[in-house]
Amino acid sequence: MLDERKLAVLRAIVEDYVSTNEPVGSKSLVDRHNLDVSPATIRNDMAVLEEQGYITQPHTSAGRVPTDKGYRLFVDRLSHMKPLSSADRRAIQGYLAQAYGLDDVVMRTVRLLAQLTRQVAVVQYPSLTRSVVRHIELVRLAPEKLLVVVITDTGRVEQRMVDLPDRCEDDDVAHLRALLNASLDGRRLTEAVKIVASLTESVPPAGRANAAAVFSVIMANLSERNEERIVFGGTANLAAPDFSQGLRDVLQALEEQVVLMRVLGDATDESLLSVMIGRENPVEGLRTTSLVSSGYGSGGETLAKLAVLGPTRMDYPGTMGAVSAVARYVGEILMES
Amino acid sequence: MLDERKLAVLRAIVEDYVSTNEPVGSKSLVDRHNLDVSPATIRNDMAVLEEQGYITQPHTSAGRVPTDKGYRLFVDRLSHMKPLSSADRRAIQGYLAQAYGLDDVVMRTVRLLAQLTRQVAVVQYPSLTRSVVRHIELVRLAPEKLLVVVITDTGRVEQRMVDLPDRCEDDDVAHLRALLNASLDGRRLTEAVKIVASLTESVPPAGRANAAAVFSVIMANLSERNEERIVFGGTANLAAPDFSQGLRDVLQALEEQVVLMRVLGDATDESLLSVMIGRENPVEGLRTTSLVSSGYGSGGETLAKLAVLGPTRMDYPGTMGAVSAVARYVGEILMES
DNA sequence: CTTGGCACTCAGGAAGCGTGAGTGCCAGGG
DNA sequence: CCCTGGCACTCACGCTTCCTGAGTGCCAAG
Repeated sequence: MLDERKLAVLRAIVEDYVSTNEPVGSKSLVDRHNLDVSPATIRNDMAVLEEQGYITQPHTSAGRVPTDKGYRLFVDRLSHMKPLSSADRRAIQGYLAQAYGLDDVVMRTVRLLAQLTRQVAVVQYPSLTRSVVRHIELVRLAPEKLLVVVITDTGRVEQRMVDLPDRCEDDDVAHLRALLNASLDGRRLTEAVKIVASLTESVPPAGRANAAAVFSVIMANLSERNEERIVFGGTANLAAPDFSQGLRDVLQALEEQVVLMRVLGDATDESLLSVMIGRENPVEGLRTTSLVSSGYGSGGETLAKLAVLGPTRMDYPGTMGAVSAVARYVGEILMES
Repeated sequence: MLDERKLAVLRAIVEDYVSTNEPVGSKSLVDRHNLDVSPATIRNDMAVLEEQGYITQPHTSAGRVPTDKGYRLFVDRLSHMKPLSSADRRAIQGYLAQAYGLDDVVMRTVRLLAQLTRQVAVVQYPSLTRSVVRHIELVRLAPEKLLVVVITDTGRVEQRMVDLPDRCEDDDVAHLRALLNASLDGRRLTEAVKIVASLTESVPPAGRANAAAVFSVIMANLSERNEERIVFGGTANLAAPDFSQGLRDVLQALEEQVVLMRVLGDATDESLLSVMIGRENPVEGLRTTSLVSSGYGSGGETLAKLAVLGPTRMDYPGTMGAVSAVARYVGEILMES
């Protein structure tokens, strides 16, 4: 269907268009790449490519621009991920290694991705559902008020206030704390939720009301998947003069956690690098953007995803290289801590 | 210098320009406001106002536009804060009351401000230096690894990993925890830092190396003022067609925590509502924007600041009303928890 | 299948024009 | 002294027109 040269032409068009942001014509193509044929030949090829929907012209008598379909073919078959320079790699590792605490890791990751790709970076906090309870702490703030803190192995700390039905003493709290830690330590959160549910019975009747309150908060806290936060940064890169239109939509989409979740969720699952181009995107406001995403995690398990969002006219090989490298290093950092 | 009517004219110009985003001329002024004089008279007044630097014309034969100085006068002497509708108030209270945990309060505050004002909202986390230690928790993750969690009365939870020089047992950790809580509970963070510094002596020599490591982390953690995070939202409102230029700078400034800190810091101190207009702004990229900020806190103490950022052409009375109301309610919520 | 030649298209910039909102100034009236 | 109507002037903006050049599709010959 598409012979070797036509593919080469498509690749060249994508590359040129990405770097110049201007429709590319047959003449400039033969000039910049050394296809040793004449412009006329290229024109014929381009006609075919257009007929098949890989490229299009913004208006008659302008050069060609890749379509979403064209980018798709480019990404799938015509390009390879461009690995980062070793200087970049070292910089990444160094920068991430300085992080303390999960929040900081996530923040640094966002910055890193945004700077590296000069685009918008999106990072999802490691999923709670797969992580393991490290410790549960109860702090008595007032006779009828407790602070519940759940610490997981990914370094995530969840906190929540509880108003108790009855007054309680430090002793009661200590008992409850001991019970909780004995039962939950080392359990997956998914398991932990079930265990907590069945725990009320082991509490002496006197403290049951209070215990129940605490338990329900813990359960709510742990099972709430939507508590999976998403952080983004690098929005200044959106102001790049190209796609100033639709900008509002993009910003809006970014601020809607729910929408972002959906997009990341749709990105083909798990650890593999995935690219979503233009209209492939499920969200209306992101139809003019592409999303390069990857899962990340420690030790084989995918904890969450991170991604880079940019115009469809994007340096795919470079972005893919950056995303994949950062994902790997973040995984390593999380493993250590 | 400026008689009553000239001031009225300035006020009218600001109001009209804010609502229409177009230079306002003498005729439309007399039409829309019932100044009972002729356009010619207004023109004379405008000439004076212009000479004094309160207004300016974008080009000859266009209407007038307020200058930063004009807005300043407007804010200081010609306008009053516009209180929110009681429906809005209830909505705010309701929305904030649902929050659990500090993170959630801050996030909700940002959304609230952004929606209410249709502009960019900026909220600073409550300052650590003024808050009080509620509890310190040590969790032994591995023989040579501890997680240190500091909980403050404002609900803030700070966490940090420590690598210990020597192995340790659960008992050691328990002792250390008891010591820390006994010494620090209820202390201001500023005091706490000093206390920790003098604490090494009270540890038996065997555990001193480990204790020192933990202490130093705690001190670093508590005294690092720069750890005061700032969160923002509502950037989609920046896409409002007016000041699309300079947008890049604004976004960039927003993402630089340091810059934001500086701006908020410069905003005249403490709890009072403060307005910073255009070029009064210390940061280059924000020279075309105004910042309406207010301190907030619980019980008389100012813990941090929150603000709204928008074009200089902004509805000052409305924005000021929203900022001040939100600041108050956030304070109340923090007090309760 | 490739190539040079040729006629055709059309976006985008430059130039010209008209219009109307807005101005500054002035002389007369309260 | 301040206000007012009148008047001439200015100039951004929107409109059309024109031109140019990059780029195209098609064709006939190699």
